Amino acid sequence: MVIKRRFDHVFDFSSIPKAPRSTRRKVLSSKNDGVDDIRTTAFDLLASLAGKLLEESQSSSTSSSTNAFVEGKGNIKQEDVEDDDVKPCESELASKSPPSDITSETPLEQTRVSDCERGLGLKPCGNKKEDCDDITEETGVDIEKREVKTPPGTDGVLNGSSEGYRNQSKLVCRDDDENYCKYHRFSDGCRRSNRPLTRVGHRRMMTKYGRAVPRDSRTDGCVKALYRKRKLCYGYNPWRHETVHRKRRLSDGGVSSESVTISPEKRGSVKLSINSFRIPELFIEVPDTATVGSLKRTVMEAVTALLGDGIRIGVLVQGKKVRDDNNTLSQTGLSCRENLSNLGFTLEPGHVPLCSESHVISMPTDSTDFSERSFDSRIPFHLQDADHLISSGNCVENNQELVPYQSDVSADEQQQPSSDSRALVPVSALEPEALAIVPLNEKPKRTEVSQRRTRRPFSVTEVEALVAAVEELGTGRWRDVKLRSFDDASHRTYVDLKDKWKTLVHTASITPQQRRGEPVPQELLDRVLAAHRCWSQHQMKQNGKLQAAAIMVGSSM
DNA sequence: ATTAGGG
DNA sequence: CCCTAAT
Repeated sequence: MVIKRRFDHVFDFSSIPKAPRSTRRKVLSSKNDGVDDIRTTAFDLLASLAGKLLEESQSSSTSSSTNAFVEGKGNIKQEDVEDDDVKPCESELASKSPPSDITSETPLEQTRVSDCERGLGLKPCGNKKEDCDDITEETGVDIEKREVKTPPGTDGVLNGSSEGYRNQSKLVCRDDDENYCKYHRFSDGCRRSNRPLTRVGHRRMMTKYGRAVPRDSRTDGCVKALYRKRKLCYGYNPWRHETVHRKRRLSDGGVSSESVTISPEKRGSVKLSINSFRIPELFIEVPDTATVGSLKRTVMEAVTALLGDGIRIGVLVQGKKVRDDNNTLSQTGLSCRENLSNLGFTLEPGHVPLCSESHVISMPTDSTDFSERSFDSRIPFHLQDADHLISSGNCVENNQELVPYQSDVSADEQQQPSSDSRALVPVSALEPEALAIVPLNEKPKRTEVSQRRTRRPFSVTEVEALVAAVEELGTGRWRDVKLRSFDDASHRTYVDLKDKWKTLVHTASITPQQRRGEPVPQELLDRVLAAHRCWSQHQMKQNGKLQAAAIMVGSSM
C-alpha cells in the first residue's frame, strides 16, 4: 500500500500540547525519549523563535487570522484505531485433564509442578475450562479492521482540530498477524510439554537473533514489504536516485514559514510573529500489512528526523533568500512595512540528508485527491513522483540562488484561509527542494537489510496465553512456551516471550497509573506475579539442591 | 539453538 | 525490541 498524500502540515504552535518536560519524560521509555527530545527541542526551538520575534502582542489581524488560516487549511487526522469487526479467533482450548497427568516427568519435575500449582493456586482443569471459555470471548477481538479516516474537503494539513472527520475516505489496514494467529492454550490438557517430543516437527529456522523465519506468507507480508521498502530505499529505485541527485544540486531546502505577520510599530524596531510553519512534502511508503500504529510511528519518525536533524532558519525577503547574516534588517530592506510584508522564513535541514528509511508518505493537496489518488493506480508512485521531482529539480536549477517564495501568500492568503486551495499552494510549487527533505540516514547504525522489527504490542489475549503457558512451564523454558502457545505466531519469538514476561512482571509491580499501553487486566497481572514468585522460588530451591549436591560430591572426594 | 540479562 | 555472553 502506498499512500500518496501531500504532507505540508501547518503546525499551529498553540495546538501543541504542552506539559512539563519532566512529566513527559517520565512517561517515555528511554528509547522514545530521544525521539521526544528531538521533537520537543524542535518545537521548542520554533516556539521560542516565534516568541522572540513576537516582542509584543500581535497586530489584531494576526491572532484572528491564525485560527481561520489553520482551519481553512483543513486537517488530516488519523482516527484512533477501532475494532469494529468482531470475529472469534480459532482457539484450541483445553479439555479437562487432570494436572497430575505427568507420568512422563521426572520426580524432580513432578515436585516442582505440584509445588507451583499449589503455589499458584491453579484451579483444577474443570475450572480452567471456564477460563478458556472466557478467553474465547476475549479472542473475539483479534480480528481488527483498522481505518484511517480523513476529513472531507481537507487538504492534508494537521492540527489539533478534529472537526468534521467523517468517512471521506478510508484506509483499511489489517494486521495480519493478529488476524490470523491462533493461540493454543492447554491444547494438550494439563500435561506438561515434553521437550523431546514437542521438538519434533516444530523446529523453526531462526535467524541469528531469534527472528523467526516466517513459515508462511500470511503473517509475513509485512516483513517482506518492509524488506522491500528497505531495498527500495537503499538504492534500487529511481526515485531515490532522483532524490540524491537533486540533493546535490540543492543547497537549501526545508520548511517554509507561513502566515508571518509583521508589525513595524516603533521606528527602528521590527516586530513580527510566525504563526505556523509548514512541513514540506514527505514521502512515506508502508506495506499494506502495516498497522495504523506503525504508520503513525513512521510519520512521526519522518517528521522527527526532519526536525531533529538540526534545522536552520533561512530568511526570505521578497521571495529571495537572504544569505548574509551580518547585514542589519534595515540594510536588508526590512525597515518599512511594505518590505516587511514580504519577509518569510524557512526551516532548513541541518545537513543534506541521505537516504535511509524511506518511510514517508506524501499527501495530495486535497482530500478528494487523497481518496481517489491514494488507492488507485498510483501504487508505483515512485516513478510518477520521480518525474515530479525532476521537474521540480529543474525549477531549482533555474533558480538556485533565489529560492522562490510566494511572498504574498503570507500576507494575503492567510486573511482568507477558507477560500480554499489557494492557501494550499503545494510546497513543491514554491520550494521544490522541500521534496527532497525526506530525512534519512543520520545514524548509519543499522546497516543494510537489518531493520528493527516493527513493534507489536501484545494483546490481552496474547498475554493471557503467555501467562497460562508460564504458569505451566515456568520462566525458564521460553522455547516450550513458544511452541505451546505461540507456535502459530511467527512474529513472536521465544525471546519476545521472555521479554514480554519480563515487562509483565515489571508492569505488575508498578502502580496502574504508571502503566502504559493497552491495560492488562489485573487478574492477569496477579497471575503473573504469583507465577513469577513461585517459579523464582522454585529456581532458588533447585539451585540450592544443586549446590548441596555439588558439595556432597565435593566432600566425598 | 536457547537462555539470561543488560540496554 | 535489540544485543551479547554463556550454555
